[in-house]
Amino acid sequence: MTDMSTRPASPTLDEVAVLAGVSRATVSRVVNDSPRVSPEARAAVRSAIAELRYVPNRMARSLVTRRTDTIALVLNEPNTQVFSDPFFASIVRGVSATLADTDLNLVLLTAQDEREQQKIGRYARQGHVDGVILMSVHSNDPLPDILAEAGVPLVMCGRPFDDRAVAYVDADNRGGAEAATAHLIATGRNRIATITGPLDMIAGVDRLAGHRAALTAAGRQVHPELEAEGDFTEVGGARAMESLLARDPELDAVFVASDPMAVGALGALRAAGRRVPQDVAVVGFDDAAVATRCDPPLTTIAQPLTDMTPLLTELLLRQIEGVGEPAESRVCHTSLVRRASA
Amino acid sequence: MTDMSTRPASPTLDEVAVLAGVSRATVSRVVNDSPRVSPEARAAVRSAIAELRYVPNRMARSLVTRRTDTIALVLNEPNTQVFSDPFFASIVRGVSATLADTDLNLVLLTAQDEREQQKIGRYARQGHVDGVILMSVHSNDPLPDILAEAGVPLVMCGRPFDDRAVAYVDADNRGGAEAATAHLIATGRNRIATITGPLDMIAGVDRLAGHRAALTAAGRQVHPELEAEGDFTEVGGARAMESLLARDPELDAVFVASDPMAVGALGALRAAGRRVPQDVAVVGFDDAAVATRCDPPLTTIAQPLTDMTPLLTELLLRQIEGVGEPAESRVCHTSLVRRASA
DNA sequence: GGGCTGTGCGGGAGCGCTCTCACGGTGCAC
DNA sequence: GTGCACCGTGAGAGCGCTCCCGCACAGCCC
Repeated sequence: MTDMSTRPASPTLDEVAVLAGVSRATVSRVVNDSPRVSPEARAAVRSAIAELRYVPNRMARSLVTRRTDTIALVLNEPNTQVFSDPFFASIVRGVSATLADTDLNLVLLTAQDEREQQKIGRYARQGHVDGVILMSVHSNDPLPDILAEAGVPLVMCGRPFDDRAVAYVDADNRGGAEAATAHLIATGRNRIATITGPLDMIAGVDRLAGHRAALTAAGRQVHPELEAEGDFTEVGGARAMESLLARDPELDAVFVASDPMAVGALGALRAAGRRVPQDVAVVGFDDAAVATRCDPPLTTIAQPLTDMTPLLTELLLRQIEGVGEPAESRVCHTSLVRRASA
Repeated sequence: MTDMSTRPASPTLDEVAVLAGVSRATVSRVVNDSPRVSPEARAAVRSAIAELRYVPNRMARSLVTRRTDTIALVLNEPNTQVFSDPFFASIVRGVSATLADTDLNLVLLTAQDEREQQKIGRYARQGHVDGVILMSVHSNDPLPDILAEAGVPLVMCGRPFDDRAVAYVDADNRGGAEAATAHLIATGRNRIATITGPLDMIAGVDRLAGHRAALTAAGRQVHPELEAEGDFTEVGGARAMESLLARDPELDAVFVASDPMAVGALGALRAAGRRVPQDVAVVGFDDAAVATRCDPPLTTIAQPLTDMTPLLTELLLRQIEGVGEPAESRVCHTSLVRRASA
């Protein structure tokens, strides 16, 4: 009443019902595509809706259905740099596309710090969303607990740290990394370094584990001075490469745990006068678009994103529909893509 | 009732009221921090809330208040590459930070195509959000119309194409570009090219206009063959630079309408054997983090992001609060940042 | 023709919350 | 002592929707 003047008061079901000469219930049936409506009633309602430009009020609907038809993709990343990681962009795009021809909405939520994480937790608990896809989980992340406790359906993109009962979709990071380093070994490299991801992220940990496993399997030793921690950014990759070269100028190969970091490493190697792949072979991880564009094009481990994103939404939807089924998880295979850098 | 078993039925205001021995209204007052509650009642309610782990149902609240306390940041971009533009990341981070100590929530909505834009339009009209900040508007974008018509408070990041009555915050793109090219002229450059942004975006159009204005003001001629359209991405910048060099190998300066494109241009120039700034001077636009990291560091036009993001939210909030005040807009000053590239 | 099933439709309760209004109680001025 | 303002509180209406239930009517079988 008070703000009739400021905003066009949107018409309600009742008004549509009056105009169409039917009851509220019938309008509701038409709006929700119920089959038990006569063609005449349906037509009358349709034209009334068009005339009044009726748009259902989702809050009112949600209040009774306990559904909001929106799911949240939570991007949990303090480092803005990482926010522009092509991997994220791909996931967002993929999930969005998967949802495009459903009537589900997708919202992105970002958290830079603990305070914002708490805010997101509250947002989810208050019933704004039907479920959550959680990306970029760090080891000290409170969100999985908050959401699990609140009973919000949840799928994590990436294996959780502890082996908790939560649904997740992940690439076979360990296997991929193992294949990468095995490839370097098979092509005759001797001093194989690695630039890891952040070790408070499971992808960082698993890729390092895979790298070490490949060395061990080949009877090589694991040298701590040939391991440098990166942060999945290009700058971080360059810094890590410099530090590695300083520690062992004789290294002849490096497995880099993400393509953006590998691009940074390529730059650092060039700056240090090393030729790739002649002097130093480089293998990346992700098979991001940048891997084909850089010089030389990057040999890398492909993540099956086209499998992962539909799976992510599928597992979440199943959890939303399902009546307390146990959370299901999936690990997707990775594959070596050979280009010029190794 | 039906899903008592599947999800923990969250407690309602009534249950809290019963436990605290007060009425629903009093609980509501406590929850909403109304001052007119006795300390005893407040304490009783607080402890009942804690005991029951009560979380207010936002849908029910929104139904009566007509407020959702969430605003949407719409990222309207078909090109995934652009999605990872540092400029976007900065805006998202800035708006998010501005909102951090309010009780407003921020959701990001992305649209890759017209279908998704319509979906976002529907989402906003259905009352999910109190207002919208619209980024990356292209000339044929339906969203401003959809939202304006629905009466959803709206602030655009960037001037609208037609001079419609919509609030916006923009950098002085024209002035910035003019300063950039004026700087190239002042430092003795003769054949000054430009790599423009997409010309279906106002930032692209305005920066080109500023560039041309500077040439004209200095009595120079505008040469169409010295203008190449980019897409605000690094790859696009590199391609445009190559095409420019092919058209006029003698060019000695280039104003590039965004830093990521300028980085691409730098790469193309290096590949073509040109030294920067000796052979070709380069000025970028944005003053993104990458401008300080590239080789050579980029002379560029700084956008006052620290001014723009608070302004964006401020204008939107004023519109949400305000009773039909005319939409206000702001243009923020840009400044030349001199580094090594020009 | 009586009983039955099925179909289209409307009445009405109720989702969880806010907010207006009215009420009793207290404190103060006259 | 009366009048008045004011404060804390509760009852109740209602936000716009869904969905259960029951009614009227048609069509069918025996």
